Amino acid sequence: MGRSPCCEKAHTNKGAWTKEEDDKLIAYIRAHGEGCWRSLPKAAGLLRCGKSCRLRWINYLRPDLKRGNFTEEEDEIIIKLHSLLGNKWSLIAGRLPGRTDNEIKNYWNTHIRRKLLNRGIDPATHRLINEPAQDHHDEPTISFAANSKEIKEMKNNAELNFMCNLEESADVASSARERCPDLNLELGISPPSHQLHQPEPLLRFTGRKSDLCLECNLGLKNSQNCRCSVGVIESETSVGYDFLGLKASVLDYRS
DNA sequence: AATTGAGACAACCGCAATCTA
DNA sequence: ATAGATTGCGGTTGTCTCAAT
Repeated sequence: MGRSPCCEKAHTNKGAWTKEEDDKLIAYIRAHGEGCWRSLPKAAGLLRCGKSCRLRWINYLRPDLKRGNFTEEEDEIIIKLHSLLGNKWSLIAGRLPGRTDNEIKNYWNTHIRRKLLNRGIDPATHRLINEPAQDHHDEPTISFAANSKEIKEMKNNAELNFMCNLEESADVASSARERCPDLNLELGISPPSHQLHQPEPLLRFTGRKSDLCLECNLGLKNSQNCRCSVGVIESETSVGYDFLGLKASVLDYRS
């Protein structure tokens, strides 16, 4: 006995969405909100599978979507996050407001992969293509597959971090603290707090006073040259540009 | 003008995770 | 505790556009 289908396939449309279908979906979600995707098609008068409606809304119709070309900064953020998270497109998308996981996945496959290959970097491993495979047995390894509970925790914290980071205003740190006073944001995918320094009034990763700015957190900028590192003792700044402090470690998210 | 191939992106599919009765 | 329902995710495919020939 197999799994029951998510919808009655015989009576559902497939393929590209029409303007009328889009309008119906938008009107329904505006009136009733998101959710309950299984019953939505019938309620909205659509001959579509609930999954199809959800996908269409999330990837195309949602009003907060940015659309348009990716910026250089977004490219670099995606590359850095991919080196950390692997093909966790939804988590990566969580760090890029207005972008969807599907959009980022497509963009990765069509643009960034080629971009990295042109730089001589293997997009799968983020290592130089000619770099010989190393034996990392003796190096500390962060394995994302080590423990499903830990993975879930990291994922949740990454999402919580994001929830407190979405604000694009300069006061995101204080507002995040106000809205999420009880959150322990140190456990997210941010660099370890002991490596973090004075804040820059830009986008912030965790909202903690001692953090790097987002650009330094992602390794897009050398924190030694950034105002966020002012007043930091020498031994700490030495790890500033080490993305997530993993210079000595292998980030193994696939094993 | 017709053909073809590559690039870009929307959409589908199957599975896993999560929820709920 | 458990089974079925539902949702979310990532891989893959289908289709459209456009430039090269």
